[in-house]
Amino acid sequence: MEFLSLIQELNQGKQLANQLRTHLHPSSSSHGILLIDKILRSYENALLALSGGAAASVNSAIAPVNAAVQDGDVSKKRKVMAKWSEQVKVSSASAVEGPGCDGFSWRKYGQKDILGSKFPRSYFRCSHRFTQGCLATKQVQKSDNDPTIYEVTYKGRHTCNKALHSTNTPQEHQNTFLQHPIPPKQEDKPLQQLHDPLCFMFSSDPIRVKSEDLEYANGGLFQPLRTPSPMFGSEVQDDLSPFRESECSPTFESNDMFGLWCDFETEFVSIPSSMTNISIGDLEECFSFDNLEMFC
DNA sequence: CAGATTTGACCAGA
DNA sequence: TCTGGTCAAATCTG
Repeated sequence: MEFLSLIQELNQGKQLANQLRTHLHPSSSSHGILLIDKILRSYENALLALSGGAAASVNSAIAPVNAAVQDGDVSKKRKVMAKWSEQVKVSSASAVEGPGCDGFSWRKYGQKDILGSKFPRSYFRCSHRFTQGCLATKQVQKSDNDPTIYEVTYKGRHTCNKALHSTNTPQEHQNTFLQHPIPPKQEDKPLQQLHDPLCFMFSSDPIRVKSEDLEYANGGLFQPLRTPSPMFGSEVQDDLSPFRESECSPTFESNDMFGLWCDFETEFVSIPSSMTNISIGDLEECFSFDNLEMFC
């Protein structure tokens, strides 16, 4: 979708939210009004972000990367393997290590001190790497600024059976679609929520996505995002799934920011909003599939 | 004892 | 040459 169309869609969404607000009966719960206000603020933030210079760099810079990924050329250079990352605030390191609540299991294969970072980076790969040739990997590193935040970078797609056939439940459906393994060893409930993409979306716990990759702000990348529509229940088309191409993941930005964020190297898309505490139903109303697809 | 983790060494890209 | 990513032997754990 073209950039201007994206802005138009956002504006339309904003207008619709405004209309919804005016249609709300005065006796409606203040919570509903509050939610709409947050939605409106989110639209405004998104429009601000998009109008802040991102437009100039859209599409051009990311094309080679996408081409490489789509060609499936992951062997020549490590760089071209699709990757995306997120930052999660957790209360224990185990929350981002090991097998996830989606059933993806991870095996640690290395740890490395990173130059300029206070904390070492841990390397994990899918436990089915050798049995099923699953090449999914992830890296986990504590944030220098906030040790309670773990930056998790995923690379590659899960091709193991778990990833391919676990679409029975909504949660697993979601995970499969995202190719976004949920970190493991959920030792406490909040963490499990944090790492469930759906929980991610609607948890009130603070979850942050890293912001330093906003390269579109300095002439970098800004890729049209393909929306994880199964988030709202549409069918997964496996290899046809747009997420398998764009490797997007739903994340939050700070306490009250909802973001959809892609990172192929640095492509980044964020949909800022203030939708924490919003239910799926609320979001379904806010973002129809048609509207969501404008990011894809 | 099998599988997971640790950790130093090695490799490849920039 | 430096640094990040991966390998693989040693070690740990259930």
